[in-house]
Amino acid sequence: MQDWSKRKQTGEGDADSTRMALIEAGLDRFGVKGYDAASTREIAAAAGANIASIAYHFGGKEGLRRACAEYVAGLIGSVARSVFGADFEKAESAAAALPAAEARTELVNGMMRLLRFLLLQPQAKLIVRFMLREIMSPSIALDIIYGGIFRPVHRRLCALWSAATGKQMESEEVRLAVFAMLGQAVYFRIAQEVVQRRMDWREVGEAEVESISRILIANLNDSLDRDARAAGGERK
Amino acid sequence: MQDWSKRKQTGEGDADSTRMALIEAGLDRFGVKGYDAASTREIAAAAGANIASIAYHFGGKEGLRRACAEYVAGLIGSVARSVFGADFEKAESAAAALPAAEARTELVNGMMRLLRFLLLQPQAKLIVRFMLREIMSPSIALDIIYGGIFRPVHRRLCALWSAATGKQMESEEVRLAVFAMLGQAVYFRIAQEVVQRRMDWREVGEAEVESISRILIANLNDSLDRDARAAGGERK
DNA sequence: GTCTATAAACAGATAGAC
DNA sequence: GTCTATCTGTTTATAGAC
Repeated sequence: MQDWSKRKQTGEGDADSTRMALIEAGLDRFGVKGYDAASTREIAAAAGANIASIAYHFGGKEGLRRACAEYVAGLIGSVARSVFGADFEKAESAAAALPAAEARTELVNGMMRLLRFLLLQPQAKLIVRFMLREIMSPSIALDIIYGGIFRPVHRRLCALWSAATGKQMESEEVRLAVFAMLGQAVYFRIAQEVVQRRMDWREVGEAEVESISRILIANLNDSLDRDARAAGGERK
Repeated sequence: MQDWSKRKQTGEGDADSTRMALIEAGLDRFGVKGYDAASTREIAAAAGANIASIAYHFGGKEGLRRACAEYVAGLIGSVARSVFGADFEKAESAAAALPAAEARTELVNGMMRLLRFLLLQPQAKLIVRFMLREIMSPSIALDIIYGGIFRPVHRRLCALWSAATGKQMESEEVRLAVFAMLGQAVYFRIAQEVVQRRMDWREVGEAEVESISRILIANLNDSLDRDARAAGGERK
């Protein structure tokens, strides 16, 4: 089992490092085995801490779960900021006013950054696993992440899509097209095990991401072209 | 908790119905809570059976897990047959010999049937949840399903893609394009909770599937057009 | 084939020494 | 703040009655 303690084995009295080690170990074990199945003994051992420290720092197992959820929510927020821009929450109107070519470039770049993050960053595995568990058995953490991060990001992408194609911003068609675009990227992370087997890839590195990226960007550009033609036709 | 017994409460001596009730209850509880977290007491209660019956019929909890995996594998197989044709295992060479227009029609129809199954059939929820758990913490069940069903289906789709576009059948590009196509459909099932919130859909019924289908089919046709143009250019 | 009773291992929580 | 020791409840597995 992985060691999340990241510190000397000689009894360290640092409260914050123990807290953090417990959260990271909890995130790992909860993610792999699920909340009920992961034992506090197992988590404490992975963190290099004592069993009683969970009760001391978080009040109990349930408190550690909440702390883990808050940590991931923060992580997802900072990732969204680095992938879709530092101000994605408020950039909707600005995005809608962009020239078509610039909006398209932003969409393509965002897509590439998202794919790179999903497939190359180790954190992504943690986040995706956490999100899948939340989707399979939803808790309040999902509400927080949806309203606070997913919805504003999706709205901004719709604004960009609208600016790039001339289609109406919040139309059903645009919202679904953005989902289809995101779905392709996310799927390659979720189904990575299966993709690797089928592609005979030993690992997914720069070269493999480049291959996937080429297809997804081409698909994105085709979709945008089609919608731009359709919107142009509507105007005539 | 749901009752999977489907039989009278008066002590029934039917071994097969007990077996089946235990498998269905196990599938449900393993799917919702995970293997370790679901207790045999809970499963036996949901099946309307005694705790000891799990040891008797399956040799223990692990045996029940294997029986559930085999049941789902069979279920996925029969679904794949109804969606992608009764003989998908052996139809690869036949698919490769189809005229381009017919191959394209088969791809489009398969995609629509897959989407309809994923979003409209209640079984799909069970299957997808089971597959996600297997992908998050893989067991031998994943090997069985990959080799027995997923790989042959994917190969047949690649053969159809090749016939529809003129691209080389087992090229990296074709295999990835097929993954991207499947990913869009599967994603709408996995992220259904999130999609419903964003679309303000109370449920996903015929009308909603039709909306999604329209986008995905258009994306598929665009991808095929692009690859057909590129393959035509290569030949000159 | 189904049931009750029970064994042996494990869980989370906590009191108290340091 | 960290540790050991222990309490209480729950887990899976199984022996044996019917």
